[in-house]
Amino acid sequence: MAPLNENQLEQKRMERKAQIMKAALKVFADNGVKLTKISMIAKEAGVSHGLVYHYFTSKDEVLYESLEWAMERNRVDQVFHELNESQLSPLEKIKQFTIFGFTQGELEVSSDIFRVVQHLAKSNENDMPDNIYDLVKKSGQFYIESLFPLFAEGQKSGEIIQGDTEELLEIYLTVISGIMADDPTWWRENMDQKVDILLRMITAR
Amino acid sequence: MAPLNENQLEQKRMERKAQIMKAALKVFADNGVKLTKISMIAKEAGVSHGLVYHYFTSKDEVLYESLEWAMERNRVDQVFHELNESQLSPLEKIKQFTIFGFTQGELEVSSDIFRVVQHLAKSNENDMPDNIYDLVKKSGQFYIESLFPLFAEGQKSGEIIQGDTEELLEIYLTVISGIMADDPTWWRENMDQKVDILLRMITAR
Amino acid sequence: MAPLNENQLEQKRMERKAQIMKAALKVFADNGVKLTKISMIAKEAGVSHGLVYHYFTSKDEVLYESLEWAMERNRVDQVFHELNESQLSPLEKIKQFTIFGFTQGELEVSSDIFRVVQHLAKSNENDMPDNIYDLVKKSGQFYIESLFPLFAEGQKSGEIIQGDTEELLEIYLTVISGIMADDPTWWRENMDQKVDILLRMITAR
Amino acid sequence: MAPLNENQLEQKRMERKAQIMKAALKVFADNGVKLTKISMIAKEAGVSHGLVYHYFTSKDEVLYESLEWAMERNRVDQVFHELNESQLSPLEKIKQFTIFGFTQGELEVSSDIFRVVQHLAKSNENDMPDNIYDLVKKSGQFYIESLFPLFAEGQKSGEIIQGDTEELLEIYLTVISGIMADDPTWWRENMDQKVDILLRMITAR
DNA sequence: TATGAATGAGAATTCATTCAT
DNA sequence: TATGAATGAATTCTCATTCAT
Repeated sequence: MAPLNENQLEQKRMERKAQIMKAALKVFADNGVKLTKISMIAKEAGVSHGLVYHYFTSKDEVLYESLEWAMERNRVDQVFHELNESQLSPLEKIKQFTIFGFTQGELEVSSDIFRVVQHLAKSNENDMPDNIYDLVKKSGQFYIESLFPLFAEGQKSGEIIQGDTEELLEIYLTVISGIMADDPTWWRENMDQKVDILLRMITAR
Repeated sequence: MAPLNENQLEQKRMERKAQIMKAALKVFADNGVKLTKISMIAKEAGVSHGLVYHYFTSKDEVLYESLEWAMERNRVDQVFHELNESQLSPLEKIKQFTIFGFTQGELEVSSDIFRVVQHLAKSNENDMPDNIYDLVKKSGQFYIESLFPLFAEGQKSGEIIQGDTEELLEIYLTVISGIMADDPTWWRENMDQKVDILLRMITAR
Repeated sequence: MAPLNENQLEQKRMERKAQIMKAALKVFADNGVKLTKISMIAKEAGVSHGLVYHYFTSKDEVLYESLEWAMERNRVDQVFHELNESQLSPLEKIKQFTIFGFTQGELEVSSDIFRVVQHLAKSNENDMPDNIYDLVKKSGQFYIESLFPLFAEGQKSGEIIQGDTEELLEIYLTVISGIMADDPTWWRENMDQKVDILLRMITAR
Repeated sequence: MAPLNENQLEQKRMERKAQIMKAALKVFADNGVKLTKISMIAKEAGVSHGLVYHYFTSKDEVLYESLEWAMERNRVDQVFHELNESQLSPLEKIKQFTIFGFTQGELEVSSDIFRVVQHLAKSNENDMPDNIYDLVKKSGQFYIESLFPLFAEGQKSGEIIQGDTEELLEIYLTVISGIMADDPTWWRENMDQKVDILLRMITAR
């Protein structure tokens, strides 16, 4: 066989990396960062642990690159953008966003990201490299900044209960985060009804 | 000098053990069981790691004894009993129970128990000694059995929304658990209002 | 470079394992099981202690596998078989067997096995995993069952002194075992004469 | 009660020490020096481990003092002296001495000494304090010097087989030592017959 | 004198990381 | 690129020794 050309090689390389990153995200999400061993990632990806170090220089880098890569593909920002363009009410937008969070997207990493970030947010920031800490912080920031206007608008329109908007948002995010840390599989059954119940917390009657 | 007499010795011994168990519960609650190192417990308790092994034979036993000890003092069952004796409505009882869960009791271990059990419930049961697994299971069972009648009654009286009682309870417990896994300190500020918001999930309007 | 193929790899792996097992046997034989530290085995084998755990899951397994492996190669049973086929007198057979026990075979583990088993036989069986206990028991059984007929036959032919055969065998084995526990190097000089002296114990005159 | 006077105090002190030393010897003999834990000695003596350190400054000192103390009381030298005074034949003297070695004397430490010395002789001399090493060496020397004349005399009288006297003695002592390392209880049953069998090794026919 | 609490050095084992093939 | 061998730092647990009472 003729050797692959540069492009083909690069593409093959990226596929391999993606394969590992996807596996890493799942294992990180399921077990938490600290309890995830390189061997677990390698096994999930179906490669040797040595290969992981061929593509990444350390466990921290696996984590960082995997998160960054997944966030790029995940395009929560795009989802937000589309939701905002739509004619839905604020509360309905929040619901759609929540459902999106639980859903496994086409690349099946959507909720994994959220869960990994959750694990990280709960752990001691001193145990974390700066770049990862930044990613986590930025991610949290992003959700707050994106959701805050929806909450505010909903309160204005009377759809959402009154009170300190920031605190309300914080409660809502804590609840969602806590649930995510759990096994999200269960939440995917009858997701619509379950999310409706969650939203009752903030829905004005 | 003559050694202390039996009683003095036994009392001192129990105080030391309690000191370690209290520290252990806090560290287990904050970090999860697997990530808690004996050195962390020793440091929190202000003793050497060797002393921990003077009072307990293994990390697992520290965990088991600490949980058992805390559960005994905690007397959730008693709280439930008193609540049930009271004239409060089912929903109000659930609220009081929830508040109790977040509260640090006089011995300051109340919510730690809940959190440790949460960590354990999320981890693989195969990594757990039988006696600890039993404790966790019994604890979960207890909450379900105690709360189920309140939910059912509340639905009957129209105070709580209709629907599959078991599923409703499950959602409620998952949410509470998820929150607990988080830093519960935050929840203690304005706890009453926050719990009110949580309860809106199940409150009929 | 491409990784080694299956066969090459497997062979290298087995060589390494053998290297460690041989070292382990020697150190176990010299120091007894409990007093043997993994670091001593690693040092004797010229590898890091980590590598020992790459090939074996625990110290107990090093012991078990090493013994099993050595017993397989040692083929005492085969020696017995050949001796029995021969035209030698019972006493002569016992002598040859005794010499074989002291001898370092081609793989140089023969007497180490005996010595390790001796150490184990003397230690508390409760401190021993079942599979190791079985190995030790089976080994002891084997010697008794193989030698008993020779002793009986020798007594019948008048070559061996009269008396309780079982007790005689027990004395003989205790003596041999006790010697083995000692440094067997010394016994290898003038072995023939020394064994002759030992055999005088049971030789009829 | 009136306080004890100096002498009584000193006597009580010595009794306590003796109690511990006797226990120590037994445990050292049964388990070997390295595997004997202070707690085992304390338990055997029925005192707390702290008390052991009240009378001795270290484990090594317990060993050294216990051996020295036992050797003094044991008076093997006296036994030898008495045997030599007697009219017995050399071989018979060797037999009596051997029996004495197996026997538990009135203070029940006789064979324990021998066994502890055996354990020590087998272990690495670098792990041993000088004074203990000297004790062991002196002890070995003593047996050799005391028995050599008996062997030589026996060979001269034709009672003992010919050959290098030193080597013969060495074989004999190795065998006895090896047996001692084992459980000597078994040897005490029918001791006379068993020792007769042992002696056949060196008996001329 | 006597007890047991307390400490810390050392040993088994795990796992991130590097290296030879 | 790919594998798994090899290393050593970190963690649990044991035990000699010291100390307070």
